[in-house]
Amino acid sequence: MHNRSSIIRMSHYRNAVLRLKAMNFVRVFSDNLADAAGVTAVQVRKDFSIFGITGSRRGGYKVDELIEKFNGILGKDELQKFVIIGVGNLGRALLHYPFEKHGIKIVAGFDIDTGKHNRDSKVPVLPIEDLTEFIEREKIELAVITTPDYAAQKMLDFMIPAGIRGVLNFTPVCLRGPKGVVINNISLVSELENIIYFVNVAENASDEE
Amino acid sequence: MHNRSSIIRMSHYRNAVLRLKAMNFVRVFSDNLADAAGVTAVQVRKDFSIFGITGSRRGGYKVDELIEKFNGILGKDELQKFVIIGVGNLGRALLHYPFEKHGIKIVAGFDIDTGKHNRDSKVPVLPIEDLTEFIEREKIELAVITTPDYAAQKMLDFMIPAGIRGVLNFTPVCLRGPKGVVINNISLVSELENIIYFVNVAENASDEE
DNA sequence: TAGATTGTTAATCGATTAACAATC
DNA sequence: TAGATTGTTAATCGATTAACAATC
Repeated sequence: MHNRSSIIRMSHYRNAVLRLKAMNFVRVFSDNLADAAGVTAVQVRKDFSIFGITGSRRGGYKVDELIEKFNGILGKDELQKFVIIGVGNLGRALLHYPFEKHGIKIVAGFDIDTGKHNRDSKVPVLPIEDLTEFIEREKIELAVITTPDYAAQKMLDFMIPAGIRGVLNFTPVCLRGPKGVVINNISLVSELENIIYFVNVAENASDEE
Repeated sequence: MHNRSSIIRMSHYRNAVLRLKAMNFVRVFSDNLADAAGVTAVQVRKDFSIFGITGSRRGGYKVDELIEKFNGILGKDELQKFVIIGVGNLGRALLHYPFEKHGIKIVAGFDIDTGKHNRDSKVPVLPIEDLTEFIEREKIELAVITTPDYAAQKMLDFMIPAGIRGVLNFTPVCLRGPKGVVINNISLVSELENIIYFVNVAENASDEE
């Protein structure tokens, strides 16, 4: 019901509405959001119904009300602070990715490599030894793991007692955590392999015409 | 049947088997792969059945045969070449991400910013003006889009006539392309919002205990 | 043979879509 | 009122799970 896909769609709807607001839209229809999010209008209304978002028949949805609702659902009521574990190519990119306008702040990166440490950077990069204390002091509950694969599970096990409760894992290993800890995996290689597979399928399908 | 999720699982199975091979496993059971990929053994066997992968009753699956099969499905028979459109923080990270061992090669990055151009780098960064010619000459069919959101659709429309047939889109806008062109979207913001949502749900659920 | 594992068919579950009533 | 749009209930579709037969 409130599954991963529906939350991802909510996020897309929010994004679309923000852009429409920037274009001075006051109301939007399910059709508009469907177009912007690449789904059907029925899907939009069904999603809204599940999350208790109502509009007015004939008049669509008020942009400002929608944004309010989305913000509530997606946790924009308070700043969401993340740490990044492993400051390699990908970790460094995420350290500087513009998440601020979405109410998300990367507060620090952590790495074992002393060459990467930098306390004075806008987003500091700190030694792993400081991680527990930092998480507890700053009350961080969210983390992104961009370490090499062999280090990922160890780092997760280390962070959870300190208070981490949600993790986005970019390593290709499937991480395990206790119940109550949210762990999502994105594997860049798998994503590329997915594209490759469906391009090949499309190719072979057209061969048969 | 052969949907996105099943291909992502195939990719995870392949990854798991490669690690088991490195540990000198000769045979694996559906249970082993299930553990490594975080799914059930029945799911593994069902997936295999759909993709025509068979083992031997009582004896599991031969590691080398599995790898062969996975390689066929996931397009490892030939080197898969990608270009990266937009060399910002994320694009640059992907330019140097170690995809080679998976039979995937990032052959070039493209950007409008002349300050980013570098023909002599290991993975060259070239001006957008060179894109069409490059794609046609090198027969590139795959691309990753890491431009700012406002540029993404324009770049896609520009690339498709040149021969691009599969795209991984990291911008938060939902891209459109003609039938036959595969477009997958990953939004980093949505992924983080997903974690945030489920951490909040878990929190509220435990409040009610 | 007994035990373990695969592989398939049927049942269940959940998500999407269709149909349509409500109402602005 | 007529037309357009929302919102809900029912139907469909597809994916996962259960049950179990096959067999090594």
